[in-house]
Amino acid sequence: MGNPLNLPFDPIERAHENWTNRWGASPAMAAVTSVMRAQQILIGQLDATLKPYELTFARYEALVLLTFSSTGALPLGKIGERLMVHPTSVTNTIDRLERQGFVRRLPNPSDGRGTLAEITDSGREVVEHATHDLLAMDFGLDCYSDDELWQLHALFKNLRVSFGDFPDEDSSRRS
Amino acid sequence: MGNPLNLPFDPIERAHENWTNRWGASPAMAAVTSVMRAQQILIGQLDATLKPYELTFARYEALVLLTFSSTGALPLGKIGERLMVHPTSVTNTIDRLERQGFVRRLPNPSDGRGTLAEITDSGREVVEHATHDLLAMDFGLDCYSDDELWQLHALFKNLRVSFGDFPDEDSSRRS
DNA sequence: CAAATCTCAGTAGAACTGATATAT
DNA sequence: CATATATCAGTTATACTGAGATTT
Repeated sequence: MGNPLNLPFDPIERAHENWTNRWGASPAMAAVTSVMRAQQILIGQLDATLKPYELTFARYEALVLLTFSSTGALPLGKIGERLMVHPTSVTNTIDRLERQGFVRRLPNPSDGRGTLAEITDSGREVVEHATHDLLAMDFGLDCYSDDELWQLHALFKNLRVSFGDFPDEDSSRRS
Repeated sequence: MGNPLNLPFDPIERAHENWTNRWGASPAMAAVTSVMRAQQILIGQLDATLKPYELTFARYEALVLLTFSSTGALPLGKIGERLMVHPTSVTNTIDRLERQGFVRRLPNPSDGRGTLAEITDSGREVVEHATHDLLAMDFGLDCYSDDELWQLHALFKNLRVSFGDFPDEDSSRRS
């Protein structure tokens, strides 16, 4: 549902009232439902913005990651790790980008098992345009102050650490 | 990727550093990526908890909504509205629940075009068990204080209002 | 040989488009 | 007739499992 619901009331608030009557108040239930809807809204906005370039946010992120690399190329495994997606999904994403001419596959010179995805000139070009458009719509988050954005970031960092994505003592200095 | 990444660093922090070097700081970019990962973690935890009952979180929400109705039955359209999902997805969800014996379809007595989904005894039973388990794992949000959960809720309410889900002056008193 | 890297085939759930039957 | 409700067929993007080929 990429469109506003346009309801006369807040469906999540309503659900939470009913919930409270039946099982007692659960702020976690209200919060988790909010996260789900927020993600749905945001991915809809992002994908709509990227549609003219025939990119999804997932494919856009892969291209951006490649532009961050000094050689413009990375092993598929490393891409999956950084983008937090399953190995078979990386294969799929790179397949699609390759068909679109935004990346090409190369054998990994330093590991015979591996494959590199290398961004093409056309890929670099589309990233610049897409990034411009995403910045212009503030990634769908233009209703927030910078302070609120950092609150969100900090709150979810807590979740990601607790889940085990990375250690607490933030070590942002290693490869 | 339903599993912890277990990386030595925070991939989102890393991406944000690279991003800042190239296009300037964008708290929105960092925040949106955090939301995506958080949703991914949470839906993975919720679905894993519900797996023994052969439910997904989406199907669980539909069942819960039906238990909130006084008659245990609602038109499919209303279900979609409350759960914020597309009409064809409701058809699909109810198909699945019907095959599982958790709901049955009835013609809507007050509208010949419509169909009601009615929860069965077996559906009510599975909701109680599933709810117990979800409460026990705190909907995947056990790393938060109640205060933080309300912060999350409030922050995303802002997004949902801005997007146009419902009006600002919260009117939680109408049908 | 065990482990790592990537691919392939197949499955699943969810979101969507566009068309249709039916009733209001 | 235009609108609303639900369904159906088909497409897409994503995530996953399990199996393999290849190389370390």
